[in-house]
Parts: sequence; structure tokens; C-alpha cells
Amino acid sequence: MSGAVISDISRCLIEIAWHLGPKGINGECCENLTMPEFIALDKIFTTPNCPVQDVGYSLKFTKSGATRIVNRLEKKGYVNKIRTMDDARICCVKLTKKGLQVLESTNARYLKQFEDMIAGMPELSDSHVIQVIFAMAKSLKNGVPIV
Amino acid sequence: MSGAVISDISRCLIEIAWHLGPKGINGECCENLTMPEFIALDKIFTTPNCPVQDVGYSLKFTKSGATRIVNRLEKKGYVNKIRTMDDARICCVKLTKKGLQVLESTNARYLKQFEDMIAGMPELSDSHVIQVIFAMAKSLKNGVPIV
DNA sequence: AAAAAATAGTTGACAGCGTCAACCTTTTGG
DNA sequence: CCAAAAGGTTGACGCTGTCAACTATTTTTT
Repeated sequence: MSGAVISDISRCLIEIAWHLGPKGINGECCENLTMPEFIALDKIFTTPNCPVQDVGYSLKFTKSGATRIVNRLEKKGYVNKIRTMDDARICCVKLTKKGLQVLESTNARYLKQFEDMIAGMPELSDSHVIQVIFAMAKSLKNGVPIV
Repeated sequence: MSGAVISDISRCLIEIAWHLGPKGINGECCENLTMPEFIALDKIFTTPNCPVQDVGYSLKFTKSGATRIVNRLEKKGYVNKIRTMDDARICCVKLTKKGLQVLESTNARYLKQFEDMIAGMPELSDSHVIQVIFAMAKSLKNGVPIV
């Protein structure tokens, strides 16, 4: 760590984002899943009767991008689209069995990375690190606090 | 946080990567810089007489991809390519004044995000969080420890 | 009840980005 | 001196997400 212009904190944040993110393992989350696809899959898993747009919201994609990523997941066999009977405009996206499996193995992959990371920082207690990770995720998700 | 398949830790890691990363602010790091471009710029800044390939190494890109990203930065006016006199194969990439400026403002942007994040987690002490962030970055960078 | 506006989703055209493979140039090593 | 290695570039390509226009259903206005 050095350099007057970029602070160490910035560099660390980028390092973390880069390794945890798109270039973490080898450009893929797991199997043939990109990171946005994984996030989409998780969103679909946790949202009952998930409309296509909701996927877009959680990824900060346009609705067009949402359609595209859902279609891609459908082509891969991880997801099904079903029109609702209450409102024929809405497409409910549902996980397939295969989709659930891939979600499971991706989870395992992330846990592995977490364990490797923890193993590389023996000077700190695990619970300690976990506490900070939870707080960071929560704070980042909530965004800038409403003033 | 809920859901039996994806563990909370995995979800947190992804949350962190996603917000710190490509979709953090609005798809850009700062100005008109993508995240890889910013990493490249920092690499160029910290490496004296930086060859094009070195940029590729730090991004895990092919040498072709390295050429492309350096060219893009050159077109934006952040960087210059100069052939070495010792070895005419090598292109030294150097930051321009404009490149330095953009690096500075991007740094400010990351610090801001860090401060916002910290503000959203008042239950933990700042130094505490910083310690964990440094350790995480270091551990992730070093990769799986050599057994 | 009819017209207007809003909502959900899709699609064609497009641009950005990184890879692959082939290629040029310069250096190195036998 | 020639073959191999190394640094870099380029054309073709595929993947991704956006934009704008469009269809099809509600919902709201009047």
C-alpha cells in the first residue's frame, strides 16, 4: 500500500469489490452463472411470485435488461415464467429444481471463499469479522441515510 | 435476511461486492471511468514505466484486453503510451495531468462511500471496521494461502 | 361507459467490453 | 545468423445491458 493520491481505504474497498465480485474466482460465480445472474436467481428465490421487473430493481437494471436476464436464466433451465391469472400483464418468475441446485452450489462457493479469506486473517477473530461484514452489507444496502 | 438455501454470509459478501463494485453508485466509478479503468489507472500510477501487459496482469485480462483498456484510457486523455528506448517492444504507459485529476476525484468518491457506510453502522467503532477492511483486502489479494 | 393514462413486459438496433487467434516487431539465445 | 520468445496490436466475435418503440392489459378520469 502506497501512493499519495489514492488512499489506502479506497484501495482496500476496490480490492474487496474486485475479488469478491466479477473477477473473484474466474469471472463466474459458479457453474455458468455470472454475478448478476446469481443475484437475480437469489431475488427470484426469495420473492414469492416474483415479477420480471423486481429482478431489475434489485440489480438496478432497466426493465428491458430485466427481461433479458430472466430470459437467459430461462434458457439455461434455472427459471420459469408464468403469466398470472389475476393480472395478465405480470409474469411470475419461478425457480426450477435445477435453479435451486445451482443456487446451492454457488452458495457453497461463496462460503468457501469466505473461509479462505478468514484463514488469511488469523489475527482477527471470526465472529469479529462476521460482525463487521454483516454491518457493512446492511449499511451499503440501505444506502445513504435519509437526512 | 432469510432463506434456507443461501446463507447470510454469502448474501452479505455479494451485497458488499455489488455495492462497492460495478453497480455501486451508478455503474461508474467516477466521471466516465468504469471500475476496471480505475484499477488500471491506479496500477499505471503506482508502477514506474508501466508496460501495457502489467495492466492486464492486475486486472486478470489477456494482453489483448490490456491493449484495449489502455487505448480507451488514452482516448479519454488520461494516459500516454511511449515506446521505450531500451526495449522497443515495450510501451510505457504514463498518467497525464488529467489522469491524475480523475484519480483524485475517484478517490474522493470512494472515501465518501466509505464514510456513508461507516455512518450507517454506528454500533461499531471506526477503527474496528477499518482494521477488518484492511485485513480482508490483504487476505483476498493474497488468495488462497499456500499450504 | 368510453377515453386516457399507467403498468408489465418484449424486441430490434446499438454500443461497450473482453477474448481468441493471427500477426508484426524487437530481443534473446544458441 | 536463425529460431524462439516476448510485447503489443487488430479483426472477428459473442455476451450484456440500454434506448426507444411497441403490444397488451389494467386503472383512472371524466
